[in-house]
Amino acid sequence: MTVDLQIAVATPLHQTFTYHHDEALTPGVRVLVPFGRQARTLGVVVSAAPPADATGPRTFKIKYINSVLDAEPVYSLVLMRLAEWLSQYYMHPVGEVLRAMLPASNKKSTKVTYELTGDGANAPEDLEVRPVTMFARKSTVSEPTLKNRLKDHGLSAEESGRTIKTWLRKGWITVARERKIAARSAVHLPEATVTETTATEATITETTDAAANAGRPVFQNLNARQQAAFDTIVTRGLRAASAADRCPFLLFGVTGSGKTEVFLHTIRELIDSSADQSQKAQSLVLVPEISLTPQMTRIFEERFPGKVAVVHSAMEDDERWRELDRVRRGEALVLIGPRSAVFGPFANLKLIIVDEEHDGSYKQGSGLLYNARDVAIVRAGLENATVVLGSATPSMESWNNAVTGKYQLIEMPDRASTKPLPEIETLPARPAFKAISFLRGDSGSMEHESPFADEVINALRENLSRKQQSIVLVNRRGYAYYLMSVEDRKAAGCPKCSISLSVHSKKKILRCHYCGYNTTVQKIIADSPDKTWAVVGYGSQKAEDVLKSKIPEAQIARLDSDTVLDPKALPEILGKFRAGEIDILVGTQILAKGHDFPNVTLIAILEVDQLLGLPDFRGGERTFQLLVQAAGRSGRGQLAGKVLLQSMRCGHPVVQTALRQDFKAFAEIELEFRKALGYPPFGRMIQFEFNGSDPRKLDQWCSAIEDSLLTMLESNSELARCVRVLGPAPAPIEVIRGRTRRTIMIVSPSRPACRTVATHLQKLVSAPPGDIRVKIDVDPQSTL
DNA sequence: AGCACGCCGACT
DNA sequence: GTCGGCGTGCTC
Repeated sequence: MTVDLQIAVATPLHQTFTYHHDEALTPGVRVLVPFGRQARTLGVVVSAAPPADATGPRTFKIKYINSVLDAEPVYSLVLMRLAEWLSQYYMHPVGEVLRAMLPASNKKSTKVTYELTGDGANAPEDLEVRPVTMFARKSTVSEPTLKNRLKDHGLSAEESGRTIKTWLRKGWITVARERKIAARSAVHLPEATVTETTATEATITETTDAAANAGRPVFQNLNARQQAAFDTIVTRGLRAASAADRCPFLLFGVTGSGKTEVFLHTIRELIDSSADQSQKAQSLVLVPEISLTPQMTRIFEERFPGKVAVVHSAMEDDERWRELDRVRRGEALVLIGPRSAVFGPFANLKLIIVDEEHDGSYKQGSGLLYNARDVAIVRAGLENATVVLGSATPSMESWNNAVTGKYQLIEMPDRASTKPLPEIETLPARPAFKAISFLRGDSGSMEHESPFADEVINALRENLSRKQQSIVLVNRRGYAYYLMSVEDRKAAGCPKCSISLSVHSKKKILRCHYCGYNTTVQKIIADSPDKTWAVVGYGSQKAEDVLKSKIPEAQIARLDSDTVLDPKALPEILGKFRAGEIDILVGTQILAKGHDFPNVTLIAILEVDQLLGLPDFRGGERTFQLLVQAAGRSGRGQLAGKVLLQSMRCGHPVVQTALRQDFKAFAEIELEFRKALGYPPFGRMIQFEFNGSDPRKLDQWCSAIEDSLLTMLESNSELARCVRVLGPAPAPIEVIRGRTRRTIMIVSPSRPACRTVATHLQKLVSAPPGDIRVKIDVDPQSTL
């Protein structure tokens, strides 16, 4: 018997493919198929093929499936339906959607690394380029890095290739190819079944450990507000008579109101009341950037020993698969993870909690641009599960849904303890623009003036003398510092991206944050002998240095995206801070999120003006969130907290409402503004980005696209009336990695109208010429 | 996206 | 000669 199947393959093409096989397969089963020039590539069974198209003879030959990878589908029926929804809604090819839903793993790639040999290290010194210098003290280097370094030494791409070959031949370097085959995850699955015994053993030891240490896990009693919230979620969510009676909950509780405890009780209730004890109900807890909030997972593990699976971004694939397999087998009843956990392989999912639902990290930034919070809502619908969105500063989207009754609002307006919220005090800031040291030749100190108001320094000193801890928040965006030439007032920029290079002062290195391009201050100076360069702006690094000189008696540490690059640094610094070994912690926004430091009583926020001033409709929302979340970090223990805000816009309504911690007042103003300008949640937005290496060809094509789009709109006056088409316009960062970017934004108060135009545009751009690529962002996070 | 085919310019 | 870079086109 031969059957035809529809197979989704990870390709940018918006279609599935027909294959022969000798037996029917369940949707969600992965297979290896010959595809184009590829002998075997990963595919997923989507359905039995529809009857042959009557529109004409087939132009292609149907091939046979190579092999079947799974006995049981890896994608449940719900996940397959979710994939279909994702593909439609986010206008992304199904094959790629399905790939994005599993942990990395099945990406096919060969990683090539070179290793320096002893002979290579001693290679003759009169060479144009010596192997040793290219390896920069390390013994191995990846192929792209090596080629880049050779390029930086003035070799063409071709010469680089040849050089590497010559070195190989002379035995100066050796090659290692690490193959990641397509079926990596397939190989893993049977293994998972084998490891099952070990997993169970681990569970047993964990349980006995917990039993020996603390006896039964302790659940705090709920206060009246928490109890009311819990009751509502249970009666109108978990025990709702039908899916129609169940709507998402928005749990709006101020910082410290004890939302987590409500979540914990709800999960316990769900587990205890599971009708079928053999297949207990499972819960999903989505958290932003989990590696940053280890205490959150610890609490869950304590309360549900052996029943919690955790995934996070710093994990190895194997580890991630192992955790997900525990969920798949029903052994783990709770999965905690960042956005990708929304695709977890649950057998019986009954509850989804989205903690800090407003958090920007729920939106995926590349590839399939989904928002896990929105996917959670859809998945809950498909699973017939309850969703609870929790936040102290809800997103305007969710808040509006609550206001209009689409979501059920649950409020927890009081802190669980009787402590008042910290007071926020504002200080007028001095103008931030302070060009500082001038560099000539290779000398040049990098002195800066203090970015701190005296009051801030004094408050920090005072707090130190009381032996209490402080946090200093520096808004990184716009504050990385850079080199500016005095003569033409232009910043030293990245050769491949239209953006200035940031200076990292310790080593006088300049780096592009978009493509990773590196150079040194010395090189820039040497390459432009006629110019005088000044270092402008300040960053968290400088703030740290200044603080160290002003308050030498304090232990000061810094935490920002640079430090966080090292996965070990974060827990270490946070641990030291919690242990009281650090007095003042300087850092970026990550410090404002979710941490619990009982001895922190002072938060100084350097400036929010940059964030507020961005040409981005979410600027106000982000600022308000930052201020309120930051304030929530202060005074969590026995001591009262205080927040100092240094800003040039103390009178701004966003700052004012944040000072009073008055979310509702803020939301009212903000929603009015959004409505007036047609921004979300009132306007739907879909953004198209086109990028290509040749700006002229790109522009030509863009205007052709624009013309056909406008023609289409002219012929449909109803659409034209309610849909705005903005662009084509240069993207805010016009060039990245040598590719010029243009955007077209489609905005409309009507979602269907927006989609109609977007779908039309998508068809128009389905076959771009040359190397032009198209990216579609549905519900973009910002207009930036 | 991958991947092969095919064309073009420097080294054994 | 031929190897490697790199543009082009196709995928059931």
